[in-house]
Amino acid sequence: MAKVAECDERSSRRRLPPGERRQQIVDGAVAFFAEVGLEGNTRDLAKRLGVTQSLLFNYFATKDDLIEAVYEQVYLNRLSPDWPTRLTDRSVSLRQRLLDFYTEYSTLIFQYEWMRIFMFSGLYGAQLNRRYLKHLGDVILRPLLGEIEFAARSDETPVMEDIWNLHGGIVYIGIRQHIYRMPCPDDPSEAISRAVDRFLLSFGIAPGD
Amino acid sequence: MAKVAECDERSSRRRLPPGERRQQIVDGAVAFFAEVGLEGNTRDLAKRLGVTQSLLFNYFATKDDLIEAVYEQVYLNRLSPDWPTRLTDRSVSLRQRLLDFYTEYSTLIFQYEWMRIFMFSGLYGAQLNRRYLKHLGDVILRPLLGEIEFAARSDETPVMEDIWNLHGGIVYIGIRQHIYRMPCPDDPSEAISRAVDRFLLSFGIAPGD
DNA sequence: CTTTTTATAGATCATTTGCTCAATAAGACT
DNA sequence: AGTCTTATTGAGCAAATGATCTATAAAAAG
Repeated sequence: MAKVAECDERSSRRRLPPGERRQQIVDGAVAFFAEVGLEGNTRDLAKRLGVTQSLLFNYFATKDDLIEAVYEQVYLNRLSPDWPTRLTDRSVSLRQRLLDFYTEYSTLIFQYEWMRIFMFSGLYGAQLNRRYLKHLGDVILRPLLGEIEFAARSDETPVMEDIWNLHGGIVYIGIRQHIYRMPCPDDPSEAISRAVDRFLLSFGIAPGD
Repeated sequence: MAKVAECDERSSRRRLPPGERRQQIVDGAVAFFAEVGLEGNTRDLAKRLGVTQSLLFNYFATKDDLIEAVYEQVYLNRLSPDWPTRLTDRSVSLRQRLLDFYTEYSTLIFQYEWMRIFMFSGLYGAQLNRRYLKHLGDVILRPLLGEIEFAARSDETPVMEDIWNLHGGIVYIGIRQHIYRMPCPDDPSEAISRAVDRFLLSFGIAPGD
């Protein structure tokens, strides 16, 4: 075998600043684990990244540490902190607030990586998953219940389980799309607005407010 | 009836008829894989069953074969064949048909093993999962759309995506309970009936019919 | 009882997989 | 240029894991 590849761009090693390389690894790991599951092996991941497997352990002491970094990357900034206030801003119609939220939220979460990492981490009982759901309930859905109670014109009073039902019906679109890989509408916004309108109507809240 | 069962559980070796042993392995595998995921290893499974690991391979040529048997066991008889006719039986009020279906269906699927094996198999793209969902859409939800169209009194016409929304909102209860392990109502029937009523109301269908 | 059958156990193989470490070379600095 | 730092590699270890094979003993048959 002749040692030819001295300056071959593709096969020669490329040094990156540690911060950059670390981020590259995390990004690749997110895509990789989302696809094959969290038990995907580090050799395949390294191959996909175009680096050696041992390099991964230069940036993460254990595979679990890497997965933890994947979790943090994926869960980061998924719940914008300004939604609680926007959802309770009664200068905007309740319907509009709900549409704004779920339009924005669905574009954020109806993504292959998020949906699948979220589901995997949920199945394996990851703490971040539980914390996220508790947070969602506390700062989004619970205030939402209050807003709907306030706006309700029918004799029916909403309970928390109703809000989870609205939320679940919408989230289920993303589950069908990315977990089950079923054919789904390209744009879920119509399905969302119809679900929101049905929900509000049942509490006597007309589209106007 | 047989007195085989009085054998000492801790005794070194217990012979079972092959059919019985096979079923015991499949049952144990369902519980085991539901808990730890489909990558759970065969040694832990054997330990839990109280048999040697090599015995598993006497009944299943490969681990994949065992998992296939797990799938079949779990997916078997989950969709009763008489629901299509019951759901379209217009001598019963539409609301009652929906309540009957989802009450029965939720007791069938809101179970730890089913929910988790279904989700794992979905994530890994199992054929049985896709076939199940297609079947569900074809023989349950599609006819349901027809029934709601027929009974609708409002100007709104339901579309398939609305039915998936109703379905998803209900199924999400089981996902919260068994995938995310969140605190959930012990009995989901009230949440279900409220969701059904909201849905019907939005199409102008009163509880009477 | 003895013999036969075969379900089961125990030892073991061949890979796979997480992880380590010394050697190497890319890029920065003089 | 030459030197130094360190990001990266390649070889390899130890444990885990799917799978194999033969010896064993439980239960049935004679």
